[in-house]
Amino acid sequence: MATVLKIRTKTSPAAGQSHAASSCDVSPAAKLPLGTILAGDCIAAMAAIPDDSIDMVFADPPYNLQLGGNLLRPDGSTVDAVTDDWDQFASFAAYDLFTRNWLAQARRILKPAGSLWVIGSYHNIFRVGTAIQDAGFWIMNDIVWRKSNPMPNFKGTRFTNAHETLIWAAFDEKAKYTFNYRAMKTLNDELQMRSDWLLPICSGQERLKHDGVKVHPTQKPEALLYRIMLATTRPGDVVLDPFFGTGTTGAVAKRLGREWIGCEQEARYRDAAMERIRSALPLDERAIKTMQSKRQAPRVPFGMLVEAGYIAAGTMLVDKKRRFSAFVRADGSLDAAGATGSIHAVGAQLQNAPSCNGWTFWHVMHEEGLKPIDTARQLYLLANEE
Amino acid sequence: MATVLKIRTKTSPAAGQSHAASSCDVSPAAKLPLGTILAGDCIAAMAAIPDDSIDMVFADPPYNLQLGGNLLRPDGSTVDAVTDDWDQFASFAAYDLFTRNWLAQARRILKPAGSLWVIGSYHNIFRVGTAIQDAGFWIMNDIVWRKSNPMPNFKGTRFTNAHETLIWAAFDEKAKYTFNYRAMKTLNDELQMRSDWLLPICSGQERLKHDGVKVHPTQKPEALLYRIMLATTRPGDVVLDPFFGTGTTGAVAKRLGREWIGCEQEARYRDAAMERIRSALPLDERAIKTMQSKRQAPRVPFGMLVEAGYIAAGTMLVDKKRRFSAFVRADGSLDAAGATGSIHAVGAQLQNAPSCNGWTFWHVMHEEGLKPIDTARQLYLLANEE
DNA sequence: CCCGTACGTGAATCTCATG
DNA sequence: CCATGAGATTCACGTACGG
Repeated sequence: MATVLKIRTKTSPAAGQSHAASSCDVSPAAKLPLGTILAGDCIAAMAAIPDDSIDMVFADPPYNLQLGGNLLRPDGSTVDAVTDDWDQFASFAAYDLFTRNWLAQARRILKPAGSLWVIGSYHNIFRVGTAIQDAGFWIMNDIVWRKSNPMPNFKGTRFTNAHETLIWAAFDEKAKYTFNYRAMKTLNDELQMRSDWLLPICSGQERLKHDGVKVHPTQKPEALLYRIMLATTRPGDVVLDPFFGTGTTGAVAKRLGREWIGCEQEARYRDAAMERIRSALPLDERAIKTMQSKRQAPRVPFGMLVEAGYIAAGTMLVDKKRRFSAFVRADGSLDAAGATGSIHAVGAQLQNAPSCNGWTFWHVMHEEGLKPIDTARQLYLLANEE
Repeated sequence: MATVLKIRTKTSPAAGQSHAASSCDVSPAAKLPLGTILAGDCIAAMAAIPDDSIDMVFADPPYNLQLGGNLLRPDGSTVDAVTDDWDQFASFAAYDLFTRNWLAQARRILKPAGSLWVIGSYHNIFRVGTAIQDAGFWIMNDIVWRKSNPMPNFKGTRFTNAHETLIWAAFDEKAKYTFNYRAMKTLNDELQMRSDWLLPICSGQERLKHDGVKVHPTQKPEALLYRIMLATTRPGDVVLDPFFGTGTTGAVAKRLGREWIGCEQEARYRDAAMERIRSALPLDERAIKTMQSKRQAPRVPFGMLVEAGYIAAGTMLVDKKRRFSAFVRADGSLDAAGATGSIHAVGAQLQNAPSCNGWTFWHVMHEEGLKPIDTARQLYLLANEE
């Protein structure tokens, strides 16, 4: 199936070389529609781009969300869902065909040393990843964008969907791709940049609005594109985005001295993007700050200590004066005479107090005497520093 | 391709019901090889398990089939290592076939309300995820296991690969799966559990060693299985692991009062696993209890509280801001200016809201202030526990 | 001008038993 | 199959407004 859609094999570097050689005195870059947004379907638009001419393709394709009816928040308000036509596909097969088609074009126009980046969620990323591998790309990393402020799961039916996944792939297994290792290490306080990135979603001033309404439902944060381009392109490189939307890729490319090309079907997105890129100012300080990984102290829930065996389920906890006792359950809740709940809630309830710091209130019995459960938390933090 | 491997459709609950009905006086669980490790190929081993009999399948499938030098065919025979494009595609196809075969068995033995969990890395997880969707499972979440102590990338050629990905899937879109929302929220200090989990890799005392050498190359931490089982199974549920290895799944299942079945080809892993599970200590019944959601609590109609005198007919109820008031009638309905009906319906109508939880909206006036009528329900439940 | 509170909102596959 | 009604359910920010 994959081979049908694979436009060319291009396994040997020689093929790319000969093509470059054939382009006479005009450099391939001169023919590229740099700094423009191509209208229409991205597959057709990419067909106008020469082979082996793009240094990076960044793609944020439709996720094929398949949402049901309206979703209400606990306060009764309605969630503004992504129900746009461009996200609707008849079947997985239709989505796969669409994916393989645009990937085939992306592969054709990408230089042998170029990088492919795609972002998605669990709805589509597995299909996209499979197609990337089948097309012959070589996956370098999957990157997890951990959202610091995701939308909660309002109905309590699943885990909060708090991340999206990016795939970074080189042209093939042998490709000489660009990876600015030092830049990434510097950005991360002299520690190797990990595959999980903590970044806020796009909101506030950065979010494009028209009459107070967001222009695009899924605008990506500039900090995300900033890190991607800094990691895998060089100044002057050409970045193409087949799903340009409101032009985050273009704005960041301009900021970082990279060239850009976009493809976008919807005129109102194209207009907003051109306007935005024209007036692009240096990344505001907030955006840059969020990219430098804060050495934030990880929060350690009591349940994690139970899970990790620092305090076993079944342990009996007591307060300092041994007036109260409580039993630790598997989920980190406490079971005391007449009260169950968190270490804080049970402590408060037993004392008939409005609140209670369970970490210092509850103790574990040792031979040497009582130890507050907070010491277990300290031990955990020591052992699991990132 | 997917349909070929789909053993049965099992879309209608009726199919599962009729099967259960046909099992005469012997319960399906009685026929299961609980607490044992089935030797040999997992696909053949699972064939001996009855339909619709397993509550959770946890799978940690191999993902180095095309990387470890020798390429394995789905039947276990080896293919000469190859590097050109066609054979790379062939290796993906072989891996996909293997994946779809064991998934088909997993789907067959899973109860309609059961859960599937699979863990993998970027080498294989996209192919596995696609196969999961094609088999008809419904993905609930993808979970990122963030490793607090990952192996660094020594050559500085990529981002540190600091996570693995898990997929949690229900049988199909309509399935009534188990999710212990409250237990997860409690485990995470009263915040919704997110899709990114920070856990250390398996090391230290937990890591099984023989003569100082690790027994299994990819032993998973018990904390990971602990969270998975606490989230999506109940005590007494049957968990099957087709790639049992050294038995982390079995050890945690025993600890949490779940039943387990393993499949493992290698005798030395089976031996290590049995020894390990033998010495694992089960938690007592009280410790494996977790926080329950209100949905699982027995329903108490408001009228019953009126009947029992917890809230007298004739009482005046008000909302928190005292903007609305309503009069309690003998049958538990409310009578407010311009609206009569249930506590929920009247609350919604007065606020002009789509819905309203009357239990938390309406309050009774006490000397100390307002108290939500939900506290009366809690008292009633406490007094009438069985 | 500062601080506290209230309100709005983000790629979301978001209830369930009963008739 | 669908309609109905009870009733369960949210986290992190940015912005606006009032004192």
